[in-house]
Amino acid sequence: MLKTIFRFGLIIAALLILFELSKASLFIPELSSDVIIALSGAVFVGLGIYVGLKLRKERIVEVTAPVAIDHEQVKTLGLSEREMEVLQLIAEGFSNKEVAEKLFLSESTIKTHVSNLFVKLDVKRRAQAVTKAKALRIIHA
Amino acid sequence: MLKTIFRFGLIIAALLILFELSKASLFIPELSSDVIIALSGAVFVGLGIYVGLKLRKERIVEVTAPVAIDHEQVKTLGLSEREMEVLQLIAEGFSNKEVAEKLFLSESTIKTHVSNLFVKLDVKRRAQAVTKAKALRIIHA
DNA sequence: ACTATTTTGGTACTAAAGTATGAGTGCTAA
DNA sequence: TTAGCACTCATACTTTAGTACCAAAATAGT
Repeated sequence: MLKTIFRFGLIIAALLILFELSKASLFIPELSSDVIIALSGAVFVGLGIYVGLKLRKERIVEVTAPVAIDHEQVKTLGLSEREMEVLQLIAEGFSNKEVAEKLFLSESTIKTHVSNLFVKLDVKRRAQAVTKAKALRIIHA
Repeated sequence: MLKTIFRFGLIIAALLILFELSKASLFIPELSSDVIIALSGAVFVGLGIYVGLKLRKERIVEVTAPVAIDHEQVKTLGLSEREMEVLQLIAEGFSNKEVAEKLFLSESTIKTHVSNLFVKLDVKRRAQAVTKAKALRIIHA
């Protein structure tokens, strides 16, 4: 979020600078208004393309190989055994209720585990947790 | 491809029109040069962002394609282009709302796509869809 | 030009998922 | 023995997800 604010701040700053430059240019008699508008238009388009491409970057995904589980990573994140079990089942697409049944626990307990997992993995949703867990190689592909 | 050419044609046409409009505006005394430049700048930035986002689609394939997507599988399942886009974003852990924002669509539309995806993939939940889609190699790991 | 499909969007629900908070149990290391 | 941690479960919400049904556009293909 801060990053986004920073970027937009930069963009606004750039806009202001260009704006001032354009104004100044208007008083240089050698340049016709045509040229000025064309130039500023080109610059603004470039700026827009830059912004558009920046927006793209957030979509790039890490690709992971189907390899062994990184137990170091698990330790570092402080994931408990139960949490790992729950995470694995969630990654297989089971609902909280189904996970609860498989592990002979109440749905409440699963929700607690899942919430704790989200904090430790720094995610907001289970699908995100699954993707991150696979990227970190803490569950089977 | 024709679509792309057509769109870029439109963009160029729009640029020319705006260009002419901007020139004409210079001779309307009510509008200060400040306003004109600001407006045209904003419009050009918008155009640039549009172009940038269009470029994005082609690029992301290059960046995230180390694991080949099984296009045969995609055809067999009858998944449309839009559905694939939505599926990919869901696999990255985004909520329906977030996907809607990224694709400039309403959440309703995303829900429709997601529901259709579930039928085609024969799953009940998004996490399950993600796991199955990865297993079938129809999205990037 | 005319279909078939895709894409988009809406309303109205129901069902899951997720958050916040509290609390009891049991195990273990200081 | 007690402080800390893992595990369990509950209540009470709020928020997303998902289903069902419908319908208007935009596109693609013939």
